[in-house]
Amino acid sequence: MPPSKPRRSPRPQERQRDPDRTRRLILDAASAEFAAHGYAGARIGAIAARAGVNQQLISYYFDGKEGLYRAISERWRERETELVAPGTPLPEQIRRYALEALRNPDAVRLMAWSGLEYAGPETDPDHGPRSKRLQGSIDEVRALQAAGRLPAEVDPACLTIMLMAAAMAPTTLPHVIEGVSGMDPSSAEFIEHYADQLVIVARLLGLESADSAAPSRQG
Amino acid sequence: MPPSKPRRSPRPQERQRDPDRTRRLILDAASAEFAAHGYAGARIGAIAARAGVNQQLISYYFDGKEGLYRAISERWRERETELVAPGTPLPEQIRRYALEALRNPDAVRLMAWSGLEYAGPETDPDHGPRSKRLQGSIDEVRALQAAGRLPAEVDPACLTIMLMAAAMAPTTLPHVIEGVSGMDPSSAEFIEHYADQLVIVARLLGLESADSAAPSRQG
DNA sequence: GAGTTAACCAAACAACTGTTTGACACAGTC
DNA sequence: GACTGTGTCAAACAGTTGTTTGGTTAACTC
Repeated sequence: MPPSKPRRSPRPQERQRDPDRTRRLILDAASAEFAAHGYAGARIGAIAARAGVNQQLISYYFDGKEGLYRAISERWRERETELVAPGTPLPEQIRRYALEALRNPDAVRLMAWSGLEYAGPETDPDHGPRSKRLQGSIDEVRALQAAGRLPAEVDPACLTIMLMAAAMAPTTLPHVIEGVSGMDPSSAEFIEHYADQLVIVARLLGLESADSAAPSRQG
Repeated sequence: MPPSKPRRSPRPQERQRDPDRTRRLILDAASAEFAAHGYAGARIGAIAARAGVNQQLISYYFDGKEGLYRAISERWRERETELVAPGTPLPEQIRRYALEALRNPDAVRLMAWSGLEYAGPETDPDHGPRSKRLQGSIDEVRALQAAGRLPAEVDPACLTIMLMAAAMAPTTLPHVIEGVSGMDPSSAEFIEHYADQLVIVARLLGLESADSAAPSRQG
């Protein structure tokens, strides 16, 4: 049977070759798979199936499983920077962070996995960038201390870590949440409720910025 | 002509048979291995090597990898119950929980892994028991609310979760901690400092029990 | 249209993982 | 000493995993 020959005009609906699209499909599928099962639990075959592409293309486009993992880490690192909004009052920052479980659940899970899989600064490509990102929150805490709104005995770095860990709880401790609250920890309903609660607690701690209406911007 | 039967080591090691000891060796090694790498990342061979026993004994004594995992989960569940001390003031409870990362780092990591690997109440053998264990803390928060020491708008379950997540941060977010504080998140030095900070924050929230004699603090 | 390159695929592949097999050794009993 | 049941082991096993190979096809160039 003679193969019907060439079509000059591109057909969007048909399966045509599109390396960029394929790369993106793989990356998206990899994010979902790694987020769901972690590095060790993720399966190349499952990623390919999710992406709807041949398994071999993962080796073709990326440097195997490990290279693919590095690629999605790099990708999320770029996106996460967008989350940072200097000058945002702390309660609002925390709120946004908690709601990230709704907007980018994969990213939050990825960060949680990487914490448990962590094997030292040298193996963590995000080690430097991340601390830079958090420095903003820490400075914010320091400013509140300087303004006398927070006891000096509080370690700003520790408090920031606590807030971050608390914000990630719906992702890191879903089994505990489901047990004590009976709600679905991944549901929008719960996550929004939880974010609200987080803000209440943050305010209770006195983390409200000195001038809540006019955040001071400085570059 | 049939080959003569191969002789094993002519000089067998002077090792006493001790099934109970072997079981325990395997369980200890399994705790360490599962805590270090999670279920998917753990290797039966590595557990056997850690325990210094033949790999096959894992199948002999337990029901394979999965059975072994269930066995150590069961084991930790029993121990964790000891941690509960009804009537302990909340800040002290939290402090103890944070220090658990020092006493039983494997148990804390196990709980963290199980959160990410969580696939619903039906697959979680600890689902029921855990919520019971936490009920004490939740009731404590409720009591504080009733005593007017904590705003009624605070959801006791959410606050308990936040505290728990915050207490586990040195285990769940070591990469973040190392980045922002420069300290080793698994060191006794840091964990004790962090536990102290947690207590400070808890008191700041007004979680001090009504009758507990605590020195007044001013910032 | 011939030729070239790059995207893609199916199957083969080697390495690894957990489990099973069959044999052996120790301890207790007769 | 022979017998028996259980603890222990090395090796074989079957299933899975990630990667490589070799070939096929679309798109692009001349």
